[in-house]
Amino acid sequence: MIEMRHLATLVAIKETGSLTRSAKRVHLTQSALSHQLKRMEDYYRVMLVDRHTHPLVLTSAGERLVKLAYLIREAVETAEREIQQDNSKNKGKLRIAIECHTCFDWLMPVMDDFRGHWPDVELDLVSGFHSHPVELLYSDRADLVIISENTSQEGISFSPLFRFELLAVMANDHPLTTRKHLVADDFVHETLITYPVPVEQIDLYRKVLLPSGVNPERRTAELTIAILQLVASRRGLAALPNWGLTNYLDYGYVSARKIGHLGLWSDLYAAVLSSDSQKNYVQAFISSIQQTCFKTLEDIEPFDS
Amino acid sequence: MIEMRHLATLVAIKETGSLTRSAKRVHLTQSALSHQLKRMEDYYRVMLVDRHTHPLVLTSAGERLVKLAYLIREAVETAEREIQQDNSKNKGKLRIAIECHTCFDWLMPVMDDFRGHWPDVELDLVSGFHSHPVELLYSDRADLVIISENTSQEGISFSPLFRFELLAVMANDHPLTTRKHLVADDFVHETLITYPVPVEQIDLYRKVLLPSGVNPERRTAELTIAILQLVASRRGLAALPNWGLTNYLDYGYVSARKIGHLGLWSDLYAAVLSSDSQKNYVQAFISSIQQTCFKTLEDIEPFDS
DNA sequence: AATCATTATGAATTCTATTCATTAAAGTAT
DNA sequence: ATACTTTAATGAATAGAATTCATAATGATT
Repeated sequence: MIEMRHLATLVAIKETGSLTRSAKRVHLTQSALSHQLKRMEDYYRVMLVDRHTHPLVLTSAGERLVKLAYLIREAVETAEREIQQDNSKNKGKLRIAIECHTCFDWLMPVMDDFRGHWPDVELDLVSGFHSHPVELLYSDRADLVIISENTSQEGISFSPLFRFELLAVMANDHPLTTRKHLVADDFVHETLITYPVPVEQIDLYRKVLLPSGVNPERRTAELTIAILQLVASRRGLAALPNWGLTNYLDYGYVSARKIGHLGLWSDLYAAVLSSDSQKNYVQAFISSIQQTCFKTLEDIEPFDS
Repeated sequence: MIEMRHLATLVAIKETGSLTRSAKRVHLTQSALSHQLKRMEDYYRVMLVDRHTHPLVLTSAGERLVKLAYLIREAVETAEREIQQDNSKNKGKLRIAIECHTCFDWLMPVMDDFRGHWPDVELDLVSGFHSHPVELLYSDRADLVIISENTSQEGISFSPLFRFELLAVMANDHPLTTRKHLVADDFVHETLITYPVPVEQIDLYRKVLLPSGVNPERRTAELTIAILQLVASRRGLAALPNWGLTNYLDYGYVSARKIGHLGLWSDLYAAVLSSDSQKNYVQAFISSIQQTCFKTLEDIEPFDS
């Protein structure tokens, strides 16, 4: 009999195109998934993934099962929501604060989806950006904040969301495009275009430039497209998440390079008061983030706290 | 995470109203189901079945999950059928022969359902009744026969379907209604109303009357309703499956008694040529019988060969 | 050709579901 | 009421299957 976990594995394989990456996502080893897949294929006597391609692609049978998996996941979630209904545990408010501008890109669809499923939860976005967003939880001005540093504080519960790579973006004819990857010194004589937030909240400063004592000129813009326009017209460099960039890179609008030879990676957490962490709509919101992000954003990775 | 097997358990509990009976149906012990149920309830922090009633009834949360279970079962079966499609393994013919008249009552709905799902399988009913129905398989005049004796012959594969109780049916004012159960001798001066088939194919004769040397007068009728009419108008007794009787008994049209103090039980098997037993539409047909019978017929029981 | 990355495989292990052996509880009958 | 029967619950022991580990095979990349 096929089980939920098998379907989850197939979904991961489809979304990551690799057993190794899938394994991380479902918190098992690559070997486990290989065995699982083999068992499924033996059971159905049908190939489910084509191993001769990179990334792995599902056969039509595999695709059919993934379709089934999505359908079942939806149905299960709906049913599970409904059986909690009498408990009136799904009434409440969820004020969300974010630290990084780019998060808007995926947060909006998540919120829209969530609103449909949890009509009795008042969803709000806390406006403005805050130097110590966790403070918003203590002072009861927000119920959930998306942050990129796990400072593991008293009474706060952190849930890992995903990890993504920040790429240095530059005009196509920029001299630095000859490099394979950039290092701190490469930024000395450049202008950095960032969102209008304190430097401590910008990973590139916090993890690369400030430790090396490099402090390039800075210019700010509110919107991602605005930043990209400035970059394209040679006003400077920017550091942006790879998943927000793929379209622009594919069309050759700008170029991107790794920052450091391992790349500059950023972890995203959802932080809530520990007293809220068991509320079912809070957990639903967090898993909703993961689900839609892993499904729609390319090349993001799961991680453990 | 909830798994398919948990949903199957809930379906069984709903359909049987008891953990003990459910356990037989899913081929586990009562203890296993009790643990399973507890785990599910702990997981959801919601009661799923009301233990204070007999038969067990599901709470609204339990019912919701059973609804989910049916939906998922459908979806899984559809998907599994579709992924086999390229294999052209689902083309073929299935000529069905039956030994007992009453089987018609449940076979028709099963066939209708099956026809919808396996359009490329030619379904036929082999007409007439045959003293050695397995011969029909050897001589290629039928592909699947429903029989009540497992003679375990060479090259034939038997699949247990279900077990049901045969009750003696009599007019409401019949003197034998005073008995708790009937024994062979009670039939001596009675007229038996049966389907028009050889006595060797009638369980009451084969298992009770012939062994005791009792041979009452016999009268035949083609249809179950006709038999019941004769019984109601005091023309004799009949032995019929309990599940075909519940309606008539509830309305007080006739009375029924056990045959022997343990009751007279009959086992039903599906027999196919071993060479056909792995064909997916054959397996689908057999599991379709079980599914609809367990869902719609009351008080039938699973059994193992 | 050599190296790097990914998947496959068989044996060992771990972990969880199930069974076993009882107890507790509920329902029937005396 | 009381015994008797049936059914469910429980905790410990067990069995079995899924996962990991260690390594080989395969395929991609330089």
